[in-house]
Order: sequence, then structure tokens, then C-alpha cells
Amino acid sequence: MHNVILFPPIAANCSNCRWSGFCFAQNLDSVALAEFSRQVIHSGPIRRGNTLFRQGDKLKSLYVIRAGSVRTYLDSEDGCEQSVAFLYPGDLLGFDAVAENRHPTTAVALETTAYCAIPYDRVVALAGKFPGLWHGVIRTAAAQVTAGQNHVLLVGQKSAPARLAKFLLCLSEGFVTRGCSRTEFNLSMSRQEIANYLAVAVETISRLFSDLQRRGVIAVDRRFVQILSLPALQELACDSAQLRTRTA
Amino acid sequence: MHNVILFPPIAANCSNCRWSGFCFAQNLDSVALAEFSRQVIHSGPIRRGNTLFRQGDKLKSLYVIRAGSVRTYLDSEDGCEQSVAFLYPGDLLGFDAVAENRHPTTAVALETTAYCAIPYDRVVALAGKFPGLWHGVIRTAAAQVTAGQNHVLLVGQKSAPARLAKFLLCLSEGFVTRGCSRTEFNLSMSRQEIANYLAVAVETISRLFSDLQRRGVIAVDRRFVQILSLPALQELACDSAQLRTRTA
DNA sequence: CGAAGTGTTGAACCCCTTCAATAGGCGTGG
DNA sequence: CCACGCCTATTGAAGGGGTTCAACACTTCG
Repeated sequence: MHNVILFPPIAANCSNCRWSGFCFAQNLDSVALAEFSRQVIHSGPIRRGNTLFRQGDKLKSLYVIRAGSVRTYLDSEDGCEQSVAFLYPGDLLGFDAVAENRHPTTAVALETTAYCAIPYDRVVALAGKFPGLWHGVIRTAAAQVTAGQNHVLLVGQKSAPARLAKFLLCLSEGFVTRGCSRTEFNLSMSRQEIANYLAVAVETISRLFSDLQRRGVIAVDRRFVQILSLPALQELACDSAQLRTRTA
Repeated sequence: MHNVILFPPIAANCSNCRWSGFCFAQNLDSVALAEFSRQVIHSGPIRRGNTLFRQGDKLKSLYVIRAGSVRTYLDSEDGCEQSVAFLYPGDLLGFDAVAENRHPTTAVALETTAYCAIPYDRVVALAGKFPGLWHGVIRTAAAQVTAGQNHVLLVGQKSAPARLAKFLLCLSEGFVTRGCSRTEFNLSMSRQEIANYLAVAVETISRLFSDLQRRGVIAVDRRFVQILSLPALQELACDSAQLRTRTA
């Protein structure tokens, strides 16, 4: 334990929060937001490899990333692992635990990460008073369902090059939304973690990065990526689902 | 249009419904349920191939299957298709449209199918009065997120035989929950539709069915399946994720 | 009966994995 | 500071699981 370097929980101030537009509290008016804010526990930074919650843990809170990034993943009974999502500031975590009152995934920090925790019973209580909060939760939930569908499509129907291209484009899109560069960014995850998320071997990711660089589509230096040709990347992302599994 | 054979919408009676325990209205007391029931539109049977809604359609209602079965699928920009789910009586459909106010998937009947439609604005209005309805929606939503995660795991990390085995076990589980046989059932979907859901070629599904039958694990006659050895099937479902993409 | 759709089976090929070996970064400790 | 070890990443060669292509059986329906 490194208590000495952990900041104590501090009072949240959602009305000033840079990410309030992303948070599931986005629909609340200033009065409601102030009350919401009092329930929020700002949680001090955790370092790479530490978890917010583990698969099987009882649901206590919902979480929103404030800084840093997080990977969620699922372990099956027989010991294989599947990365489910990479999360960035403003993203909601842990909602899926509502179904069984236990977290179906583990959430682990990819880098030093700060987050907010809101006890789920407080969310429910507040949502009773401010229905806008229900809408925020519901819309976020629906978005996560959609994201899962697209993940299956990616892994199920696309070739390895298309998967990586689409992955980079999705990251890019996320950074733009957060006011960062569309074409230059640092990956917060390792090749291994990308490989697992895209369901290919690490070596394949390595080769694909090299290919993309060789073809002038991107420039890569370790975790730093520059997209040199967005159109080329988009073409690659669409191209080649060599599987003919159309049902009609 | 076959209007002549369509039953007119009839008044729903949720309190008598065989599937009320599965429906997202499961938490309502009898008073609330009666009011809920008045908002429900019983929709007459549609035949195989007809859709409840199409990808891109505006969200109007949530749907619950009353009889029959439905497949939802996603088309990507570049024309590849991914089956997302097979739905049976009691299952909720269309919730994912809440995120963007448009259905991200198409829902098509696999056989003659009857369903209930509940206008979404009515759901919201009722949920304001009866918070139990919010919980029903939220829990169902969370379950769908979890289901999506497991689907990615299946497609991303498991070998083709394991995918089919797991698929059969999931179907089996669903039938048990609904009071049907665990070991004998009819598939409502074609080989092609199974193949697409599991992200393999049709021929692979065919071969795997033959293999399973040859090994005495199941007996198949067209769409009728008998599970002869549940343990063997469970072993196959766990076995072999030949991809070593562990991140740790 | 013939045509179309669905399912099955065989053989060849290919994308991606696996195995293996090397290079590069980074923290640790002498 | 540099040497050492560990971990991540890269690249080559070989192999395999599943796809693709092709032909055939069976059912359904007009």
C-alpha cells in the first residue's frame, strides 16, 4: 500500500468538471447536479495494473473515468480472456453489474488513472428525484449494448488488417470527441492488449503495424501513432471481410 | 400484405401472461401492471422473414416476444452482416435504440411470431410513476451488455467446435428456463444463420454437426436436435481456445 | 415434375497462428 | 555509469484450422 502518495477523497464538483458533458449526469440541471455532486466520491489516482473492480465483485458503485484510461476484460471458466473495452475520461464503468449484482468484468488501469465512484443505491435514490438521471443511465447503457454489437461485428466479420484499421479509427474518433488530435496520439495499451481486444495474435499486430508504416498509412514509434492517411485507413477498415456468411 | 390473416391488435392482459416473469415489467405490482397492460399493443403474428423493425428506423416502441423467435442482426457500411442475438418468448427487443433514437439492428422473425409493442414514451411515463419499471429496463439492459460481452468472448477466443457446443448449451439453457426440454429441441434458425452468429462458414457448421453426431454427443435430424451427452458438450465448449492472447 | 432453397461432403488453398530467435527499452543494483 | 535481467516488440519460417470452391442429396413448393 502506498497510502502516502494517495490523495484523500476530495469533494467532487461536477459543475466544473471538464467531462460533465460525457458523464451520465449530463442531463441534470444545476440544482440536481449539485446534489448529485455531493454523492460522488473522487477517487485518487491508481497506477497501471491496479483494478477498480474485479470480475465477481459485488456491485457497489458506478464509476466514471476522470483522467487516464482503463481496460475491462472478461475471463471465461476455462481461463481464456477477452478484452471488452478501453475506456477514457467521461466513460461510464460497471453498469453491466446491475444485471446480477456482480461485476461480469474486471477493470484495470492502463496508466495512472483517476475516477469518480457513485454508490449505486445513491444513483437509484437520486434518479427517483431527478428522472433525467435515469435517462442518462439508460442512454449510456444502450450505447454500451451498441458498442458490444459493433465489437462482435469487428471480431466476427473483418480480416485482421481491417480490425486494426477500424480500431485505430475508433480511438481517433474518441480523441477528437475529447478535444484531442485526430491524427496523433499515444496508445495507452500494449500490443498484447490490442491483440486480445481484436482477437488476433500479438505477432499479427506487430506485423500489421509494420505493414501500415511501410505503406505510409501511419507512422508508429512504440506507443506513439500518427495517422498519415485517414482515407487509406478508412478503406482498409471497410475492405475485406473475407468471410461469406451473409444469411440472405 | 396479408391483412386478411392478421389478427387485429387485441387488449393485452399482462397479469395473465405466461411470460410476465421474463418481461421487463416483472417488478410491477398488480395495480401498476394493470396500468402497464393498457399501454401494451399486442401485435398479431408475423411470418418468417418479416421484420419488427429495421436498422436505422426511428425508435417508437420496445418489443417483447410472446411466441415464436426472432433474430437481430447488424449490417456494416461495407455490407457485411453480423447476427447479434436470437430471441425467444419473454425477451426484450429494441432497447439499444435508446442511445441514438434509431435502431442499430434489424429484427426479423425466424418463424411465425407474436409480440407485444410498448411505445417508448409510455414506458418513460409509466416508469416515472412506477420506478420498478426503471429497474426492469435497467436490469434487462445490463443483461444485454453482458450477453454481448460473452458473444465477443465466444467469437474471439473459442475454436469453431467450442463455439457450436457453447451455442447449443446456451439454447438448451434458454429452453429449460422457459420450461421446455433441456436436451431436445428444434432450432428455429438455419445453418447459415447459426454460421453467421458464430462467425464461421456454413460448411463448418455442417461438418461440426456431423462430427458431433458421429461421436455420439448429439443426434441431429434437420432442425431437430437431441443432446445425448451434456458433459461431453460442456467439455467441448470449454476446450480449446487455441489462441494464446492472454495479456498477463 | 422441375426449380429453387437448404444442407452435406470432399479437396485444395490461404490467412493467421505457432514456434523460434533477435532486437530494443527500462528499471534495478552493483 | 553501465551491466544485467526482464519484459515488450519485431521479424522469419513452418504449420494448421477453417475457408473457399465445387459437386451432390434432399426437401419444399409452384
